[in-house]
Amino acid sequence: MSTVPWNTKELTIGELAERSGVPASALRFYERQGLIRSRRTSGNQRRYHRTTLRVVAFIRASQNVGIPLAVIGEVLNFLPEGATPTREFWVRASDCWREELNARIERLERMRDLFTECIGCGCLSFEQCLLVNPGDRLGEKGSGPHRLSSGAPA
Amino acid sequence: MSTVPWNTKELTIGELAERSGVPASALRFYERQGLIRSRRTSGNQRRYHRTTLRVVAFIRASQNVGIPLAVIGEVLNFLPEGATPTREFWVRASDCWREELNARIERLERMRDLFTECIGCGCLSFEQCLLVNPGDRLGEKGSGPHRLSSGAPA
DNA sequence: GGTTGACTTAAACATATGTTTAAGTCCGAA
DNA sequence: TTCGGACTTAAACATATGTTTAAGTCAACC
Repeated sequence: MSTVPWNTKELTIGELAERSGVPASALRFYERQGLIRSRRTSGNQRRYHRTTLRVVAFIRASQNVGIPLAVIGEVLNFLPEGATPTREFWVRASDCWREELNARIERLERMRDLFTECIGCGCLSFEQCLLVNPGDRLGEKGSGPHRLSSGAPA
Repeated sequence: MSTVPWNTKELTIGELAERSGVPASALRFYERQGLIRSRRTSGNQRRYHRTTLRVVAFIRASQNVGIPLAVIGEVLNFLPEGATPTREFWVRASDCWREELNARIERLERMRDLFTECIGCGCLSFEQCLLVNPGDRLGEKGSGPHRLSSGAPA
């Protein structure tokens, strides 16, 4: 048996890259951006806690639904310093993204209808169209997590 | 009266910028990218046909629904060399975007549901989740206008 | 203890969509 | 004819999201 129990084994960046499917270069980048953390060995190499695997998976899933890293980072920063994310945390983060996605869907629907209307009306005057000069009536994105901040932390 | 009738007057880049609300720098950029055209004076300055105003409006409206310039350019290139866009053209372009928007809306809806499910199921295993490693089942964007190319040009 | 592969950093490069800047030229009006 | 503002170009800068590269260090195995 090794000196370190399997369930507390840390991951090198190569292992984390392999197991998460995310290139090491991207992992370093996430760290620079404050999305993940690592401890350093005496030789200055990164070692990751196993839960980082899940955090990275969350980052990728969030990116895949179109959330920018900066916003993902804001949400992850609700995790206190060294805390392992709880189920409660993931559920609330997921609620955040659901709201965000719903907002985007509605926006796209409005866009689609407006565009069709704009061309379809016959006057072809996009010049006065909301789509051409959106005075932010359409562009409300809400910028950031509201749901997560208005409750007790994990 | 001037030597040039009002309805054939060309626009300088400054005038086009002013009237379209798009900075001259962006107009030059659009031209480099092949989205708009201009003739040059003997002194090498740009002069725009009045219909360019409408083309620019179309570009901005398209951008505002999230279509990348490259795709907008593909659509605009269905306009023959010096041709003024017809109503037919705008209608078909609009159909293009409507399809595109519908596809995106559906994709976002799938994403939203998947994310909720993924977290809600209790196992918290995003590692196996489609969202984390999308094998392009979710990511079908279709890349480019299909509708416009499968009909008679304007 | 030596070799080799994995790790380290900083900085340049990539893409999309432009903006800004520097240095210079043209045009219209007095 | 001259002046100032509008125009020209190329190139650098900006943002987000990384990747690549160069040069060097560490760690693990034989």
